Amino acid sequence: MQTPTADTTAARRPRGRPRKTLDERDDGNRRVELVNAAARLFRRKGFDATSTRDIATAVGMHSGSPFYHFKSKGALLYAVMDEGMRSATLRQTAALEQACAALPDAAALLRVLVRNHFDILLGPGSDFIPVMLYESRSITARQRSSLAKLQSDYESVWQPVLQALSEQGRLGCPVKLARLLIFGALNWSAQWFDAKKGASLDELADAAVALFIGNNPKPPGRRVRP
Amino acid sequence: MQTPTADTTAARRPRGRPRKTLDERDDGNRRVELVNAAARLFRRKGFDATSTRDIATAVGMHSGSPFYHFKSKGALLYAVMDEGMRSATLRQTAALEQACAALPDAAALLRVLVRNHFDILLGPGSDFIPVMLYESRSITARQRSSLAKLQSDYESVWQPVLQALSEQGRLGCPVKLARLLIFGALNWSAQWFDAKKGASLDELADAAVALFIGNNPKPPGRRVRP
DNA sequence: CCTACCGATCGGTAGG
DNA sequence: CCTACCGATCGGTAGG
Repeated sequence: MQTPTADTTAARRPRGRPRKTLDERDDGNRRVELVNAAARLFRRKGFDATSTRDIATAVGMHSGSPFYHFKSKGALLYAVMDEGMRSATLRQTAALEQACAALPDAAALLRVLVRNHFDILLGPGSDFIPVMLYESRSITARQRSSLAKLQSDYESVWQPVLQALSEQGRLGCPVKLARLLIFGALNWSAQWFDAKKGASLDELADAAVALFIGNNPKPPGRRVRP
Repeated sequence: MQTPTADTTAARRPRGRPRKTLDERDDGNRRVELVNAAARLFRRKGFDATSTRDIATAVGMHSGSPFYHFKSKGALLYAVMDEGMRSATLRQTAALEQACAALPDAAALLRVLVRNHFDILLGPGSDFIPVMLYESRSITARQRSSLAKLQSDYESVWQPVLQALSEQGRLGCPVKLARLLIFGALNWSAQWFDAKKGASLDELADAAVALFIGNNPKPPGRRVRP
């Protein structure tokens, strides 16, 4: 767990920049380890309060070694955010495709999106998106606009669902503002949610959806018709 | 604006720890200036990315001088948060007392609370509460629990209003979760709101209230009866 | 509140 | 990926 070599032999690993041969697949794994450790530390302590030495230690490296994989601390932060957004979008797309086939009801689709968002935000291994949400001050303008594209992709899926609810008169305010307020309500949960006590993610999702589209026009119960 | 002495004479200010005499009231003012500058910088760049030198420069002091007024950088951060919460609570109490006399309707009271919260969060000179919300990782556990008391006072005012709405069947979910989700929706606006474009704070408050208690049971229009 | 300063830490690099 | 290291910056202090 401390040293990167798992061999039982006492053989020293070769020094120098490793050649990329087919039987050396450590490289990619170490990079992934660094990103995961960075996500966890950036989330717990914040970007500025986390040193590259902290990250190196967390994966059993020495202080200079992370810079073999990333050219700067900022690049490591961006990698966390970028990977977080790509993973989140993939999961959202999968969840929605599965749901679309079964329930064409807009309220049910909103519930799927909300539930999935809570999972991404609060579920196991959920450090990447909170880091993206709360450390965006520390990336460059160029990086921010690259991320904005990914965020836009993620959010664009919500648009038709909210639009449909609005047209059904089930949304209390304009779609654009509703989206911003709803994301706020969800994203803020990363600040107070405690997995070990209180509501489950399912209960949370139910409560959120009920708060937003309430017991409006369409009466509760019988959301899906067989 | 650069030097603390406004005299036209070239007289040097006396060195050494100043005695507290009645004709020296600079002391308190400089402290306030430091807190204001700290709030602005902590908000824009974050606590860790702001140096005490930045703050000193912002008020025309030299690098060591802030420590004459505050024993540490952390004490300066806590002063920002503490003052922000006390000010916010005072303003909320004033707004609510005024509203209670006029409109006893729970929905109208919620709208007053929401509008006031947006003002505290997004109005002119509104750096203190965002700093409190987004830099709480940087204070000690002891400070955090002191602040929690103030936050609890601030939030307690919302409880009876939400409770009344819940009993009227106008709240889609349990009161406790509603409070957390609503504060999330509001607090997140500090991340995206741009005073120079888009909705006004009044429009924002209308939209938020409409989203939360929607066009539920009681029909819209005629909220107050003359 | 300024001057002069210190110890610690940090991001990053050369060279292997 | 390690070793050894550097320049810069930072929070904080003594002494007046």
